[in-house]
Amino acid sequence: MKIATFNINGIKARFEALTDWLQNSAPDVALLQEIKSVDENFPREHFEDLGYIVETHGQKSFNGVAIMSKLPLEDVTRGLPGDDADEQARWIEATVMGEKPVRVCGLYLPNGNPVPGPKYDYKLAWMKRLKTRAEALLAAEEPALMAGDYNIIPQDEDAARPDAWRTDALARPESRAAYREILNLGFTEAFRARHQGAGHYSFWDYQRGAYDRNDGIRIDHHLLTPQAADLLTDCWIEADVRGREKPSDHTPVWIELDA
DNA sequence: ATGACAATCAGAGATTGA
Repeated sequence: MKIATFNINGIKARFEALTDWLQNSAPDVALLQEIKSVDENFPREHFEDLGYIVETHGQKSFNGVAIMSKLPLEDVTRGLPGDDADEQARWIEATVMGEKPVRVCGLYLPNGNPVPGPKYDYKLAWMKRLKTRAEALLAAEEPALMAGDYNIIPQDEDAARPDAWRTDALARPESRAAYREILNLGFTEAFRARHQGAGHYSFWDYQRGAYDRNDGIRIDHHLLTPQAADLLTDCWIEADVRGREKPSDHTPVWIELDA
C-alpha cells in the first residue's frame, strides 16, 4: 500500500497538476491538504472517474483536507476532537481496507505565525489536541498513521537556512517541543526512519527561485504507530513534482506499507 | 527594512500562507 501526503495549495488552481500526478504516480491513498474549497464545490466526480474514492472536509477559501483512495474506506470522520468551537477544517480520518486495515489521519497543522500572537496560541493548543488523539491511536495498538503538513521543521538539518527560521512558528523551540512530545509517545517518523542527513525538503517558497537553489524546508511528515512502523518498507520525497508546470509550493511525501 | 510569489474572494486589494 502506497500512501502519499500532498499539500496541493488549492484544488481549483491544482486541478490539472493533481490529475497528472494521480495518473502518473498512482498512489493507493492520497492525503491532501489546503484544498481551499467547500465540499459542495470539490470536483469529486472527476477524481472518482480516475478510480478514487473521494472524502473531503472543506471550508471556504482556506484550509481543507481530503482523502483519495483506490481501496475501500470505512469509518470516515472529520475534525480533530477536543474543541467544538474550532471551525477550521484541518483533520480527516478513515480506515483503508487493504490486505491489512490501516487507520489513516490526514492533517493540516496550523502555521502559527506571527509569534507571539493568537495564531501561535492556536497552533500550540491544536497540537495539544493532536497529542490527545495520538495517545488514543497508540492505545488501540493497531496499524495507524498521522500524515500531512505539520508546519514543523523538526531539526536544523530540515532547513537549508536554519537561522532564517529561528524565530518562526515552524521552528520555534515551543513548536519543536510540542512535536517531539507527540513523537516520543512512541511514533516513528517515516522519513527519518529511512534516511539521514540534510538537504531533504518538502516545501520550497515560490519566491527567489527557492526550488532551483534547493532552499527548502521539510515540514510534511508521516508519523506511524509501532504496528504501522512494523509494516514500513519505504519512504521517499517526490521532489520533481515541485518543478513541474504550475506547481504547489509543497511536493508529495510517500510511504510504502506491507499492508 | 521591505518585497519578492501565489491563491482566494471579488471584481481592488486585503488576507493568508511559510
